[in-house]
Amino acid sequence: MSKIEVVDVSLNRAAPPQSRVNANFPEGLRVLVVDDNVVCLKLVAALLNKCHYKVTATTKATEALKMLRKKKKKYDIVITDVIMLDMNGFELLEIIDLEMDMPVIMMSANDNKELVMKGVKHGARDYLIKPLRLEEVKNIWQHVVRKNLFNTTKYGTVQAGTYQNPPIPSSKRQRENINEEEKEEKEEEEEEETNTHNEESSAKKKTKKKRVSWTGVLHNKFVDAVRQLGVDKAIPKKILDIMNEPEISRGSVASHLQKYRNALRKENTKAKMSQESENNINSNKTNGLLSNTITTSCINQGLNTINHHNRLAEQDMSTGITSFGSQLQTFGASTSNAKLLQQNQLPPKVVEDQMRPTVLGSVPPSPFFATNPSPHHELNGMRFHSINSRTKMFDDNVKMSSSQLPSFNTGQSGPSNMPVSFGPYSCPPATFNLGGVPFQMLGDASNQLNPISQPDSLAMLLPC
DNA sequence: GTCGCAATAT
DNA sequence: TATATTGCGA
Repeated sequence: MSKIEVVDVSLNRAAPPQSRVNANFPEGLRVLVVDDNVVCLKLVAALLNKCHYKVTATTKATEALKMLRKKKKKYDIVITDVIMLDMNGFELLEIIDLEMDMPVIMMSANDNKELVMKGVKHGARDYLIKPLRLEEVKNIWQHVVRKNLFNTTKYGTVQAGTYQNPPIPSSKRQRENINEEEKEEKEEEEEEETNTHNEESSAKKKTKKKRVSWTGVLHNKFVDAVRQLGVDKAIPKKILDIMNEPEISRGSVASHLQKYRNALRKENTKAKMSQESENNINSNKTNGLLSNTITTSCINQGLNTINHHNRLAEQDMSTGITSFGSQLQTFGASTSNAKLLQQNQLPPKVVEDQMRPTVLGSVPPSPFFATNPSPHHELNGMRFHSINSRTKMFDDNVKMSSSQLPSFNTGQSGPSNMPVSFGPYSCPPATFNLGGVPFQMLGDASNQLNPISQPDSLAMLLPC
């Protein structure tokens, strides 16, 4: 058994998990229902979900349009009231069919031939009359399968010849539409075949925004920029200007800055706490009001910190390649750092360390990093590798441009070459069998994606 | 158009 | 789980 997902446009989000119920559907089929009638939405949702779904607000076609334009979500199929199409001058259909390449099914309470014809001409795949029947609604997946079966550019290549046993159309209308579809899709196929010769155009279609890998070099540039501007005045655009990295988007910088600031904040909090502890000790000393409990705990804390630092100094963190937040959690803030941080006088050096990037780090500024040749260390359950003996290789790698680096990106480095898939997910979809024909199913993001674990970057970089 | 926070995706 | 990306109100 598989699941479907109904999406409530007005809420701009997926239906709650309990609305995902077993149904005779391909996994994770994403259905967008567009209507201005809550009753109808409820009905469709109920039909698709066996009454487990609640629609909480009226869905507006304009909202659907807005959303589809932004491509915030991708759906596999759209069911829309033909009136909604008309209200938008069939713009919705154009957007969905031309841009999103997604099957659209019309529905209507009355048999408005003029509108229906208009819809068909704009590429609607089917027409359902309200009140809808479960038999009709539960078969809509066929349109998704058929659409994707012949789609050779978007998600990969499928031999049209493997399609042998088409599902039996559930209505006369469907049969008629399917004939039309076949013609259309053959035409599309031919058209797309010619496109594949044009590498530039297909590359354009497949181009996806590359995930930024914040290498040590890049991060250093970032930190330098932040320092130049001052932490408070550093805003993404200015940082990007200073960094002079045309490949990086403002958004990526903003994201990095957000993380940077969070790290800074975290450190500030720690610093404050540390400062408070110190004040407590001092005030207790001067007042001569030593509370055993408090003092012991404070002293212990202080000693722990000192011991910790000493241990670390002996141990040598050595690598300079860590994930954000790992080091500072371990080091804690020294008292002097605490004061400075509180006064906002300390440049984000501490946080710079804390934010040492995952993939490649520059040679670390901290004295902790320079001594111990031991191959790796364990700290807070985290394994750090020493690179001292491999410095040259490391440096060489640092010198490489990010585009030359081996792909440490987390799974978004390039277009997927997998065969047909119906959804936006990049995992290889599961296969199912329809009438003897193997199909690949929509992956349910929640349970089918193989989690792409963050690579142990150094382990990947260096032989252990 | 940009920012920053929160939510979401990977 | 950590981090990047996206959405959205200001």
